[in-house]
Order: sequence, then structure tokens, then C-alpha cells
Amino acid sequence: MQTKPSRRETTHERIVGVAARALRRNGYNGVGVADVMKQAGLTHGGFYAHFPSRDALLVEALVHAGRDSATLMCLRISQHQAQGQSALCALVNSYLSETHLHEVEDGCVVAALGSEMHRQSPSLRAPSAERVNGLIAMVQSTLPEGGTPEQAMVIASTLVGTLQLARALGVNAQGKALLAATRHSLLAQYDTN
Amino acid sequence: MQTKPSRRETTHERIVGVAARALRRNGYNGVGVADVMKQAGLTHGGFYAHFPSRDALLVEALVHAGRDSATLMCLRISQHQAQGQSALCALVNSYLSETHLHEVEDGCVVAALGSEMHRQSPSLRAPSAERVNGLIAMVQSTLPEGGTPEQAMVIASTLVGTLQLARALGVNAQGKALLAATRHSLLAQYDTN
DNA sequence: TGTACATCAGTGAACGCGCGTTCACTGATGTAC
DNA sequence: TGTACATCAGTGAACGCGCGTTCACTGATGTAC
Repeated sequence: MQTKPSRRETTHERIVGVAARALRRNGYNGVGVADVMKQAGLTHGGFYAHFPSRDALLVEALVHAGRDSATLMCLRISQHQAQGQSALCALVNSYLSETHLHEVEDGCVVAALGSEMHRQSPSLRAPSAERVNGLIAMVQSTLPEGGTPEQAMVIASTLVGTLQLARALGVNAQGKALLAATRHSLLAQYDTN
Repeated sequence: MQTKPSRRETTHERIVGVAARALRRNGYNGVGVADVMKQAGLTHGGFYAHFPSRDALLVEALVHAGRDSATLMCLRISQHQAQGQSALCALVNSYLSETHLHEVEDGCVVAALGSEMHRQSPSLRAPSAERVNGLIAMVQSTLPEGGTPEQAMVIASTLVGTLQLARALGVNAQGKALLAATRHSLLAQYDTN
């Protein structure tokens, strides 16, 4: 049983939550200390009572964002499964949905930060790579019997690439067409039904 | 026939070339006016005689980077084709090579900037989306008879996502395993041989 | 239960640095006669 | 061909702003008796 969180812990969580959304909306460089504190209802001066540096906040935000989006994705997957879809089909349809196309700040952190991860400082690269592995593991868990780790990696890459390019093309006919094309392609290839 | 470029034009090209590499190495936010000018052998003061703003440089750098990497990719594709590979096979093996994994600043601009494109200002979003369309067109041109635009989009997404995740995982066994897995998967699915 | 004091979360002003942008000036290139 | 002048590419100092970080202080929470 967990004890009731202190005022300090509550505030800390609130700051990290705000940062986790800002991180996906604006990227690593787009998370400003003053901005985050303001959105959390605080002044920027108190920041360093909670974190030794901006980088430390980003590490926590990365983990928080990973948990957030995994929770949301699991919820949507179960909703699709309740309608009779296989686990993989539910994942593909959730991940490549128009909802996910719009909701960058609540969506997959790997899609949101993919091209920036490799140029971060070591203290950020490690937890970033961890998020990639988390996504691959999630895909793996939805594969039917006999699904290999290689298949999980390829599918994860395709999901991330598709969502990114669809966002880059814009929330319009072309972006939506790309989502649909990849949904069909992945399900035709991997979904055994 | 083109006339010999003026001193001004030569300098302009040199600045854009430097910026095109910095853009892929460091992202949109990582291109600094003073840095670029210094690498081009100039002082920062002269910048605004060549460009109305930093944003204008980025637009030119984006186009330049697209041409650069397309040229390099075409060269490598022909080298692979000379060894008897099909066009698609040559593209997949070039794009998902360990060389491309390392050479970020000379590589595909879409892979380098994918997750940042959709949050740029309108003046940068349009040329960025144009680079995505260029990549898709290049993939399309390597597809065998009967290849659809949908297939080209899905393959382009898979290439971009794979290269990004491999870079995020690090230039190690895991990154290389991901490249290999996607090479096998794409060739098994699309290469008719 | 009530009072006195210590601890602690949060405030707001200030500092220093980097970076985009401006501008008066210089030295070189090129043109007119 | 040579000289005088106009044009132009590039220099370097300076400005203003945003942002990460620091710190002395305040008001609230909680503990000891």
C-alpha cells in the first residue's frame, strides 16, 4: 500500500506531466523551464528545488511520456479488441488512426522524437533508446504465435515512419492516404485471419 | 550554357552547402548563423547580404540537402545495379546500409528531420513536405512494373522509420540488426526475382 | 488543545551567456574614359 | 594601356531578447512540548 503523496511529490509529478506533453509537442529543444513551470501553475524560481538541471527534467519527462502513451495505447487496443479485432490489428488501427495523427502531445514519444534522439547528450540518449525498445516490445506482445523479434522491429519502424511522414505531409488527404496504405499493407502481411 | 558564377554566387552556394549539412547533423534548431558562416570561412556580419533571415537560409538548405542526398543515393544505387541487383534491391540496400546509418549529414534529409517537420513554421513546412514527396517519388521509380503509389509510400515510411530507430538504438549490434531485419523483410515482400 | 519554533515549498529579482539581427566602415573588384 | 571613380562583398562591433541558473527571502506546513 502506498502512502499519501506529499505536497512536494504532487507538485513534482505535475511538473513532469506538463513537461512530458511539451516534450512531444515541441521536441527536446522546445521544453523551456519557465514555460513548463508556468503551465504547472508555478514560478520558474522553484524549479531547481525539484530538479538538478533541465536535462534531469527531460529524462523524467521521457519516462513519463512513455508510460502515458503506452497506457493510452493499451486502452485503445482493448477497445478495438472488444470489437473482435486481433491484438495486432487493434494495435495497427490504433497507432495509425487519424486520432493519433492529431494528438502529438499525448501520442507515441518515439514518433514524436525519432529523428532527434541520436543527437542528444548521453544522459538523454539512453532513456530515449529505452523508449524505442519499449515500443518494439509492445509490438512483439501483439504478434500472433510464432512472431519473431525481427518482425516486431520492422513493424515498429513502419508504424513510426508512417506516422511521422503523415504528420509531415499535413493533416490532409495525403497524410490520411498514407495512414490507410500502411494499415492495409501491415494487416495484409501479418494479420492471420 | 551557364555563365561562370560570380564571386557572390559562389559564396552563397558555399554557405547553403554548409547549412545543408548542419541541418541534417543538428536539426532545424541546430543551424546557427554564426556557426554556418564560420564554417564557410566568413564572419557572421555578412550573412544578411545573402539571406533576408535565418529561416530563408533553412529553406534553401532544405532544397540543397534534398538534391545532395538524392544525387549520392542515385550514385550508390547505380553501383549496386552494376553488380546485378534490381533497382528496388539497390535502393533498399543503399538506404539501409551501415554507411547511411553513420553518415547523417550527407544522408537522407527526411530521415534526419522526420519528427521535427510538422512543427516548423509554414515557410519551412511546405519545402519539408516537398522533400517527403521527393523521397516517395524516388522509391516509386525503383518499383517493378505494376508498383502502386501506395506501395511507394509504405516502403518510404519503412525506410525512414528503420533508419531513425537504428540511429536511436545506437551504432551497435542492435541498430545493425534492425537494418538487416528490414532489408530482408522489404526484399522478401517486394523484390520479384 | 494551544503555543513557539523549525522546516520546507515556492517567489521574484538578478546574472550571464548565446544567438539573431543591424550597421557604419573597409578593402577589393570592375567599369568609364 | 593606364588612371579615377563607383560598386559591392565582407568585416567586426554592438544591440536586444530569451533562457538556464542562482539566491535571498516569504509564507505555509508541521512538530515538540
